[in-house]
Amino acid sequence: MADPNSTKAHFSMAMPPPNETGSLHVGHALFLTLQDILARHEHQKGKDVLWLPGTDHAALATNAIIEKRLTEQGTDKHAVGREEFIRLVKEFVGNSRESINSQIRAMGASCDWSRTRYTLDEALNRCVNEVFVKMYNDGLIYRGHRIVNWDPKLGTTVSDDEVIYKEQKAPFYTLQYGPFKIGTARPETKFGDKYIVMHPDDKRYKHYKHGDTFEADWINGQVTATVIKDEAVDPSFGTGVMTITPWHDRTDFEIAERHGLEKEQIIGFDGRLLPIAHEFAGQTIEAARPKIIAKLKAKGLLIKEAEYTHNVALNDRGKGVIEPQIKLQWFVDVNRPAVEWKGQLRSLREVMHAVIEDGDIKIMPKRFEKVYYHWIDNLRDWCISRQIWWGHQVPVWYKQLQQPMMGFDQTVMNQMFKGKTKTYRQKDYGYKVGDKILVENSQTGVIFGEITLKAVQKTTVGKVNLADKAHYVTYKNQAELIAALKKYHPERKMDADYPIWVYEYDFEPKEVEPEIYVGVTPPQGRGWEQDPDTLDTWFSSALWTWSTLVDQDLAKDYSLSLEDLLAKSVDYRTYHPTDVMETGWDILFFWVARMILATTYITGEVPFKTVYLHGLVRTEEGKKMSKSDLDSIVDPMEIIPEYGTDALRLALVAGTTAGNDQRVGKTKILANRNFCNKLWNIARYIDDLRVRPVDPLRVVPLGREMMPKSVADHWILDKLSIFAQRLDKALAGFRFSEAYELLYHFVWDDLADWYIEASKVQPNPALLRKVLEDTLKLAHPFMPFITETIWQNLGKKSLLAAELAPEIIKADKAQARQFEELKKIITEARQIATNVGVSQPALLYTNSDIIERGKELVKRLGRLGEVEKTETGRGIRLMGTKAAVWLDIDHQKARSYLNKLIDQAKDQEALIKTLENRLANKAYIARAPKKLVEETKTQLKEEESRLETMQAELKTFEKSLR
RNA sequence: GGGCGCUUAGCUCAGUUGGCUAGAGCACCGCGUUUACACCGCGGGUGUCGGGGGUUCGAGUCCCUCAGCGCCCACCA
Repeated sequence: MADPNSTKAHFSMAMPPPNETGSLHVGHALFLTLQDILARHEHQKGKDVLWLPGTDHAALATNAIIEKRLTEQGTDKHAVGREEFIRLVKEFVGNSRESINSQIRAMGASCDWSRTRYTLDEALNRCVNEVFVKMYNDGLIYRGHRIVNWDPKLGTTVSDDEVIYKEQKAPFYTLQYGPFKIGTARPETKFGDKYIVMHPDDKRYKHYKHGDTFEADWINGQVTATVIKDEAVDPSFGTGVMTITPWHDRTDFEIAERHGLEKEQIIGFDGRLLPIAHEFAGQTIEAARPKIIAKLKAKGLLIKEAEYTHNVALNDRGKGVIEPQIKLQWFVDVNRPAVEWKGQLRSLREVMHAVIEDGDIKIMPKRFEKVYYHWIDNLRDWCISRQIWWGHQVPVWYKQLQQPMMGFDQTVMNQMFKGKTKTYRQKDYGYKVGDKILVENSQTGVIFGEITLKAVQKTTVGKVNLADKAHYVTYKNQAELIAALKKYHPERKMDADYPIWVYEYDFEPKEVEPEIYVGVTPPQGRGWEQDPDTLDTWFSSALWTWSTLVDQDLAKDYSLSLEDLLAKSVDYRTYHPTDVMETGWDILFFWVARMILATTYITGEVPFKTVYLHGLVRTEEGKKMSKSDLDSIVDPMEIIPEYGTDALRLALVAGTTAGNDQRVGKTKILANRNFCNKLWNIARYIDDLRVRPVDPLRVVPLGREMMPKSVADHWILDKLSIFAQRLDKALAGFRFSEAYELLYHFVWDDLADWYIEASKVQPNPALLRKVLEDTLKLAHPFMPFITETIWQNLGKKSLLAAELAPEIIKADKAQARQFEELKKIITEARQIATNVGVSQPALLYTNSDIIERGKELVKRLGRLGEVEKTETGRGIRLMGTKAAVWLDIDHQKARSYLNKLIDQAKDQEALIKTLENRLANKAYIARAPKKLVEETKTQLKEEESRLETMQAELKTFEKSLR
């Protein structure tokens, strides 16, 4: 558990919060492993470590599940009401947070569970509100009509980053529009088109002037079209002219804004065509499109039909087709210079850019800095309001000065009120002639006009004017009217007693803004209604590094300002900015960038100093793991019982490099299970020495005595200390894979294959044990379970997890080098024996103290018959050592070895040639570092002497074969 | 359309600011049960470091260019 009062240096890291309803997948397993390694390693370095865990409320996903359930039950969220809806969500979420947390524990995550946070915690919610209010007051959050990405399927807006594009083949139609030919893939948006746009420099259309008008026969009759010249049009595409649909296309919207053109809604928020589409009104796009085309064809307006591929915009979550719409929403202004940063007033964009540019935050790998800049350069205002109910509700309240009495769709009204006096059928609101009634946009709640009633009467027979003169529905009774209305408004619920009242009125457009209150807590007084929308999940996630460090109890005191609250929160003061943010590159924009945005703005400091981005875990075949292909998934919860958590952790660390995807499958996990087993057996062997000494006569008593004695002892200590240093360096540079390899090779090659084998000749159990303990400590961050178990089996009373980095006994380098020499001799002896096919040959040497002292070692590890000192050599000369050493093998028996020797000599000659050339190069002598040149010279001498030995040996060999 | 990567052994990939004869794991082959481990030991590598050009004393590493593959962003009516 982290201790902010500790005098130790502090290290802090926020865990990316998994969705509370999710279950642990291999991606979680990866980040938990990497972060856990960092946390444990930093702890071992003697730091006070805070690794803060938490879960996310997963707004959109959870909300969608409940909405789907309601739909299946034949109802919807508006019918059940907000309170009941939230209750249903909570019931569904249940204790799933417990479940994900226990899975995080199963991965061995050493996070601080006493500080677990949840994005909807009261304190966190307060932070969200505080940030919203501050940004609103600074003009960084505004409400406005902007074109947004609307998902009719989920009934909400989504941010630009949540939109994905999928390539699709679609028919592309060329239509006749007055004198022009225009292309479109979306004929269903064309009903309201009354502008034709072309590039000002397009010579083909130079005789048309901006503002010219002409009559065109269009889908539903004559329209008056206006010529607009705008540079957004690409003259080389198609005919170089296009009509525009500003309500449903961003580019068109921008053109319309530039020239002050009218914008009309064609498609409703339910994804169905509006009355402007006449007979197609109420139909879905898919249903209407072929019929529209048929109508165009019948009118002779369809010129050509071709197929082309284009990108269709989808909501990343739920995969609903995105329909751009103009909607009154809340936005974060990223361009307004309202952020005080390093003594300058800058925009959010500029600050986000600056913190990376100035090096306040380091992104690993570095190349993602470019990706990040590129994203910032293209960044538009961030739409933060969502039409879902599960999440942080927008902390804004409205009060109408006069309560609106009628709800209409603004577009419908605009279409209907061509003249001023109209009739309309509605419910009986009890209005009387002369009443003035405010009219609000039923989607946005904004009042846009006022009507004065001239006549009110109840009717049973008449005609319903549906949006335009062409569409009257005659009815004789209530039932017929309802049937007619339903056809055009299938979304409306109309029961049998739907009243039929006819109002005649004057319409007066009138903008009446409601009184607005933006605050952390609800306003006092009556008549206030909170904005029904919730905030984008990423808005709250953006505060994660510091909102989790706010004192939970102090946060209940609303008399404190946010500044005071932060100042008084000990954890925040101690652990913020956090040191490392470790997460996937796929949420660099969603999350990392937004944490930078919100945190620099609110706290004046960066949220973290280093961002380490890991890649995607792919299948062994390199494919994305997908829920639709269950076999492709590596499920941690299946792997852990079968292979162990440590094996999974190691498999995930092996080969993971910053920013790169990696492949993980059974073979990799198996290999690492074997590694765990290896360490286990090493420990078992060493521990067994306590009770069953290798050689009772030469046993060194266990205890205080653990000094290095043999050359092997010095060698392993030297290796251990080099390993520890490199490990530290690798982890400091976030080179996880390299750290893993260092561990793997030290344990398997150095410790198991050499030192333990050597110790069978000259055992030093006390040192063996010390080396084992040090190794366990160094291995612990990677494989906490098995190392802890071994540690406990060794009879330790304390936890290995609580131990600091080992203090490694200093080795005598000279003695370590002697062992290295013996190792070379042993290896070469083995190679020759295997190559020649002779088992247990004798080894002869003329004069070597090293071999003299290491006789037994060489004999055993080299699998030799005898190791003898002789006057003159005999048999095959070893080349890898300066000492004069032979394997006593008859040349006749070793014929096959001659070729190998010849090859070796050739390689040696080539090497010498390379070195000679290098030294013959005057520029090399002059410009390369002196040290390097000296090294080359020394090496050349050595290599030359070795070649001499080789050639001599070769001669002898050939001679004896003759 | 704009941008970012990747291309190194049969497969998967390391290779930190250019510097010793380019490495590892897996797979594969041969030998082997020596009292930790067959989930083991020992031995086994002739790679045009994608092609071409350049900078440099020196390039897998830096620059240019071409090719193939992958990803991100924008989006064309």
